Amino acid sequence: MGHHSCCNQQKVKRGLWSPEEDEKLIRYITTHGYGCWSEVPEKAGLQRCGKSCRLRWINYLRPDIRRGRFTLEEEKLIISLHAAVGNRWAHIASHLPGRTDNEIKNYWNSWIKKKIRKPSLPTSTNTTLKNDQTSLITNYTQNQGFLNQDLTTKSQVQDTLFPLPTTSFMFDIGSTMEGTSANNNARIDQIFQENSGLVMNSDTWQINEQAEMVQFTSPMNSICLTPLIENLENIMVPLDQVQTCGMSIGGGHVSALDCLHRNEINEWVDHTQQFPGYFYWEQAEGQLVGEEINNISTSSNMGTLLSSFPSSL
DNA sequence: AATTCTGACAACCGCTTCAGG
DNA sequence: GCCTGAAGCGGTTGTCAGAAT
Repeated sequence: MGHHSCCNQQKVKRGLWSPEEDEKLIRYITTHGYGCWSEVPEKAGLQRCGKSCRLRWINYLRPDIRRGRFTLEEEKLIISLHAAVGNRWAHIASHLPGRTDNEIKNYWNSWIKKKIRKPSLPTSTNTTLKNDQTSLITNYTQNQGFLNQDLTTKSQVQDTLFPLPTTSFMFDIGSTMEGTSANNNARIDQIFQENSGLVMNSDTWQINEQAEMVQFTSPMNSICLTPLIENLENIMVPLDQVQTCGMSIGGGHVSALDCLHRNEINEWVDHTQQFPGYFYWEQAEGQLVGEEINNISTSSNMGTLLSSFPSSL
């Protein structure tokens, strides 16, 4: 075996594809299909390995590919999905018709670079951090279209950030949970009951699956909640009315609170912009992560949250 | 005008997963 | 259940055009 384990052919061309090569591959695939990629190069008259042909077809040549810049909706969906499932590019791509995992991965990496490139906070004094804290909130509210509001007190911040009189719950069953939907639901029931004291079953909750997210509609005058970013206003709730703000099972999510707990203030900026008002405690490997998070969440009110910032930083 | 830098995206590499025998 | 080759996947590198210096 030579240098390239995937390729048995001796003369294998590498690098960018020429228009002639593209044409050969298109002509072959459109007339014969692609039953076995390792046979494609020889039959199509290409000096490439099958793997390269497959990649070229899937990421560039197939007819249903969608090209050009991502739309705002696509960007929001990518950010939202990435927060939910992490670097599972193929999974994310499955939610964006015509987009490839490679394309989304490239987009994400350059997006991240831009974020990192933004002036970051030095590890410095409390004074600096408090000032930055104000700017974080300002950034966040600007993102939410609350421009030009004077947010000088905690109650003003609270009223602005959480204006809707709803009680909400959100569960992200994530993809780390194995098994059937019924198993997942049972596990959620169990965790929820253990930690909230409330019984949740199919008699009292309506469960609607949406992608991998699960919406729960409470029987008691509440909720409408989806993690999709275009519906963010739906998850802005008055925290003192919230029994449980949200829960992520199996990890993968990073919330404002989570980052706060980890003293990752830069992350906090990013994720707060993505999921404003979306606070939760996290269940990873069946264990609550941090009493601090749990306490903030269960006693949840904005005052507790805000007053906890300096000590957490 | 020449060069360096940067961002976008195309392609590769190695590992994992899947499916058929 | 094991083996093997193909396909899938995600991290990483390469390429190149346009911007910046």
